[in-house]
Amino acid sequence: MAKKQVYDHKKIEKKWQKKWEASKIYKTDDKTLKTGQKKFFVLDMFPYPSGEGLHVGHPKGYIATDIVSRMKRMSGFKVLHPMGWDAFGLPAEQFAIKNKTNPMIGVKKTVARFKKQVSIIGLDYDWDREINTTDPKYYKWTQWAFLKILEAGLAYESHEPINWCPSCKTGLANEDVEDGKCERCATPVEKKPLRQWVIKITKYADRLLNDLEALEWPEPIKDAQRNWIGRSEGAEVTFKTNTGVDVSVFTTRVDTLFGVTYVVVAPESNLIAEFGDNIKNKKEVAEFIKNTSKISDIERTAVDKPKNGLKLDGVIAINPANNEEVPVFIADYVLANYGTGAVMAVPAHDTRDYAFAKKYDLPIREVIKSESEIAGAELFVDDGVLINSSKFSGLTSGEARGKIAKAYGKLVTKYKLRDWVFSRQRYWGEPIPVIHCEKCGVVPVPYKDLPVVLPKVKSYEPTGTGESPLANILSWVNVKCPKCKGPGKRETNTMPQWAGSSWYYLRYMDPKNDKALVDPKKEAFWSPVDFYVGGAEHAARHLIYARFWHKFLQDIGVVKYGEPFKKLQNVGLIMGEDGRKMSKRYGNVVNPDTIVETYGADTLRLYEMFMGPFDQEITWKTDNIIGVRRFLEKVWRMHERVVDDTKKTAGKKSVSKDGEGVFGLDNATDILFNQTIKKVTDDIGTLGFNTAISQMMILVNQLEKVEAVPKSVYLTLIKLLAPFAPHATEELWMLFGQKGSIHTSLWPEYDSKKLVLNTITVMVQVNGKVRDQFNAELGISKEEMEKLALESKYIKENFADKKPSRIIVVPNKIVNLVY
RNA sequence: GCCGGAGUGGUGGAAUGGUAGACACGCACGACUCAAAAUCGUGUCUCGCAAGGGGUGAGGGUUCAAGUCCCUCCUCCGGCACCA
Repeated sequence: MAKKQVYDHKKIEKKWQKKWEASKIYKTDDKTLKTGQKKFFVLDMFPYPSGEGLHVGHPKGYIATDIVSRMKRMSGFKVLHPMGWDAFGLPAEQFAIKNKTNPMIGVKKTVARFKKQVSIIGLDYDWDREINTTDPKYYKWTQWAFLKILEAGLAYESHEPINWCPSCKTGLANEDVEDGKCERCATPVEKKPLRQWVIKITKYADRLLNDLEALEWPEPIKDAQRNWIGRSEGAEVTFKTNTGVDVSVFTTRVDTLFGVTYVVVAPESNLIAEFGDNIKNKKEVAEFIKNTSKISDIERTAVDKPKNGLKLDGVIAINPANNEEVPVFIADYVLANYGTGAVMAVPAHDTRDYAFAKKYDLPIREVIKSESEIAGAELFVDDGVLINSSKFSGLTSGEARGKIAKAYGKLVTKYKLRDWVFSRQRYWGEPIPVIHCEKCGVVPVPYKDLPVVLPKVKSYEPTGTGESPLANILSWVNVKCPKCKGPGKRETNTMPQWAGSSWYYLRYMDPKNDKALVDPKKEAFWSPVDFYVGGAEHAARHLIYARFWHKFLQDIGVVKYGEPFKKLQNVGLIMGEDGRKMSKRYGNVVNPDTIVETYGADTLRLYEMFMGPFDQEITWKTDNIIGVRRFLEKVWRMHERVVDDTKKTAGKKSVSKDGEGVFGLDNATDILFNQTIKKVTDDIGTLGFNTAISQMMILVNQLEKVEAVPKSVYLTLIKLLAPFAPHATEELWMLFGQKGSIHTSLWPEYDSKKLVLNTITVMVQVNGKVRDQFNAELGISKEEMEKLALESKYIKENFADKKPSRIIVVPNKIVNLVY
């Protein structure tokens, strides 16, 4: 029996954190990577180390991956569980502007602080693999990948108007705009024509969509991505015009082609210029276009906004289906950057066209009839049967779509996904490694000259002119063209924050490699990430960009698999006690340091996992922490009642014995013990941490009733608990003189013959309601169960003279008598 | 508007279609104590003294049996949104 020891979390936790660090027990050794060896790559979405520090919500995901990683390690897997920093981006830049210091310094400070806060929680990261996206040795490979993308013809310069945040003074990708506002600062986004680098992510739309199928991701995330990619099947139909310029329209309802009463083009469309002098009311048209461009996207896309338009006098389009002449409008409800930027309007069968037609008093022609014959309404948007459609009349919408498309146009697929606007007019990002030469045009920086290091500047302020602050450092900007050696200028735009995070998981496999992005052997061993944990807010950005980047790397042979993250799990947010998001602004922030100080890291870890389902948003309640702390103390104190059952010594007896002179658990407790091993093992696999912990609580409560706890049982219990509470269990492990660390010991196995009690309780139901019960031996026959049910007290007293019309017997569980 | 997800005690939450409320917080009472804290024990969905009845957002349905499956709603949360 071990000596009495007091549970002093402060002493224990500091002590073991130091020891683990010194002995590097969590280091992932990759000197021997054998194919076929069991591996597990568990990854957290790496954080942006902000100056604000952590609140208790941040480590929730890290604790979960830590538990999984520890359990996998104990189960004989080679585990990779790394951490790093996604440190480019606005907050560090703003810090730099305010303090007039290089952002690198601010980043160093915040990383150090962040790391300290994380380390007191006792996470098992292999810090030898720490990465930082702002390290030139790292972004060398971000730039390398960009050059490969450029080489493959997937990056291009564009002058199309893009989303511009007037406050951040930079262009934004479509993904960075929320509700027409800048995702960072909530300033309404404007459209601004600006030279920018764009990546053809749309070329991968199909693969990004189809490959979702095989991923073990939460369905809502997959749906969000499907939604974002927005594949839609339709037809393209060309309307000839009297101007000689053709107008192509995209429609998903080509079955309504005979109902077209006008055509609409987007105000930004090039078609307007192409029509030229054919437009008789040019002045008004120019005016209209000017007014439309002035209003922001939020106003323009507001729900129920009245649709504004203007007829292009002098332009007539011809419906290829019936050669009818229809007027052409420009209107703000048609978007230039979707489909063809022009639509055929069928007011009888489209809500928007209907509203527009009503407003401008345009004809409405019915060509689809409801199959269920309720009709009568002027507007009918569902599929039905064609009428007034010449030889196609009588067909259903579905039949007609293929036939009409074939006759007058072609079937096409369109996506909502836009190409990725990849340049930012800011300082703190990876320089885009190209040189502009008057003679040779865009020339990539030779691979041997990578990385293009971000130079130091005096002012980090964005210029607002559409140029990055880098443009002012002439000594950096002016270089020789690598091709013709003539005068050239460096690209001064930088990459978006999403660049560095699009491939970082690969770097963890081989963090110090200077010769390649990743060693193919290491990549082959570790890929894909087995388990990825992070916030759901990345559904339509990071997770799309990373999948795209990965697929590109696959295409050029850098990686083997087509998808980076096999299994994904979202962390549910921890809300403040007032039910709002934890934020300094609301004064509801709980700091993990103070919780660790008062209750200990093990308690914090247990609490965050016990709060509720892992992926669910949940409210923090400091008052509730005491429950898991009590549990931990019970486990701790239990060590005083442990008897060595490994030797047959006399001493304290357990309440019941399994055999002569051998201390053991009574049958019921033994079964509970085996059930617990199974449940904890299974639940960690499915992230059911809350139920895993409650199962251990049930076992501990039961063992409280036992006079003496066998040592083998106790050691198993603390092994099960070790991933959750690594410090206390390590101390107890040592207290019992066990060799090595508990965290490198073998994960317990259960005895599958000891999962069910021999004695069962059978419920007697009448018409599905529980009325009585009886005990029986496990494996009792159906006939016997039926007989015992009919003999039960309740049935005898209430249904003695009646015969049930039906009897349902669920083996070992229930007899339901139907009267 | 479209696409997802969720509604269970005072609270956080458990429940392969098969005993609803495990586990935990809180609360009440009791034990220990001069006393308090800590700890332990008992109770705690609801109506009822009890026997018994009712009960998982609302209403229908399927089933021997529904928190769980289906339909129609309501509320909340997340994503997308004049996407043709």
